[in-house]
Amino acid sequence: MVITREKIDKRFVDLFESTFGFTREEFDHLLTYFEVLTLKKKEHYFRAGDVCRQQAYINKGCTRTYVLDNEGHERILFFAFEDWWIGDLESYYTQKPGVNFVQALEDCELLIIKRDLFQKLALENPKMQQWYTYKVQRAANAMWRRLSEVKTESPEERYLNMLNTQPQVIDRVPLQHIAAYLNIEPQSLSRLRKRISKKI
Amino acid sequence: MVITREKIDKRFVDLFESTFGFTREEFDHLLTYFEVLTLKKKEHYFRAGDVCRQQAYINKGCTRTYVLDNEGHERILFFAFEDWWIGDLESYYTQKPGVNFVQALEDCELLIIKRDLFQKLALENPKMQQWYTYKVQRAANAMWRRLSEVKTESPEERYLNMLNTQPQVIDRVPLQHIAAYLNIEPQSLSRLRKRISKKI
DNA sequence: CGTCTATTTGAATGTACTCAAAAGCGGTGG
DNA sequence: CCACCGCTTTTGAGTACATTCAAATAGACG
Repeated sequence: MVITREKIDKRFVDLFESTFGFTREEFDHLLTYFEVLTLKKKEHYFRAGDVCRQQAYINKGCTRTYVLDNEGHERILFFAFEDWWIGDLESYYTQKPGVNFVQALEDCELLIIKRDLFQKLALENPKMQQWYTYKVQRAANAMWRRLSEVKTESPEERYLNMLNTQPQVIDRVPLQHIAAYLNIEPQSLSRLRKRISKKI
Repeated sequence: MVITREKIDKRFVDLFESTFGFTREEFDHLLTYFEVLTLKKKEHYFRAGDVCRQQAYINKGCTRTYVLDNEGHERILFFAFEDWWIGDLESYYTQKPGVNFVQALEDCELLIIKRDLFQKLALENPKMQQWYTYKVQRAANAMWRRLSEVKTESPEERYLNMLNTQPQVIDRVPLQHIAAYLNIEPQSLSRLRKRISKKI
């Protein structure tokens, strides 16, 4: 499937053209290296044990990234929506098996670029390398903030913050997964919601 | 104070020379741009609200990086020892005020390089830029793993893992700070230790 | 040696968990 | 279009475990 400028999220175009100064020609050329990957709801994009060999941009849909604890419970690290990049960052860098799972929560359309292709392009165009550093830096910042949140806020506080800052999570993600994200049982989240609705 | 090759942690030299292919001359030249900063025990290297304008390598000593929760409790994100880099990564990148505190737990000797100086060097020598990407990538990986740990392991499991993988934490860090790292009260960690010692 | 802080121990409390079951909802096939 | 099935969410009751408050002991530092 051919990817055209019109079919993709405007933010994707802007990131390359406005933020990293790709010319229109450079960007259109870059686009030819991307492929479209569609996922059905509940399908996995990545599983622990896989080696991550590509970068993936969510053009449409949403996913959850989770790990398993010792009892086999799924613990969700984050949800990703349109204009996010997903995958296993460490596995991509080291080319060793990853530890995360990434699963579609809705039907998804991803734009992917293979690692070896990307590395070739990065040699030709230093803007690609800058863009990668930027992406890693952003991921590091996001993980850092997430860790701070988990350590400083109660599940209730984190839920209320989510209501304000990421309402799409509440709209698009089922309760059980939000509970796994907050590290509480679904029953507890149900009671928490009831408590909150009474206050309003 | 002049920094000589002999005075610094061997791992520092190896990272630049073996991993990033600096020649002896390149490395010795780079060294002239670093400064030594010493911290007394309990002194802060960085405070929330500061802008991070330099990178710092721990040549000797250890630190804790923490944030404050809504009640003003100090929540420790991680401890850092010899051969770690400390600071506020996001603030360094964005040059906006940071949210972390970094405090010396022992008398420390840090090797620091100013941000503007580093950026000038990175333009001259692409290996510097590679090294920065590597450092950010490592930080992202570390944060990701830390987040996974916090989400999948109980305080007791995390304590036992620490015994195996980072015994220096138990040796060098007082109980109250380990408790703040595990997100439990000092009393609970004291009881936890008692429980564990009975099992052995 | 004395003071201040860190750690340990005890008892009571509260909150989220577990187990269990009912109600609600969505999707599928007749 | 409706009925059924499976999965999700809600509700209830009892339990376990970390927390809180309080006090004693131990340890560090001048």
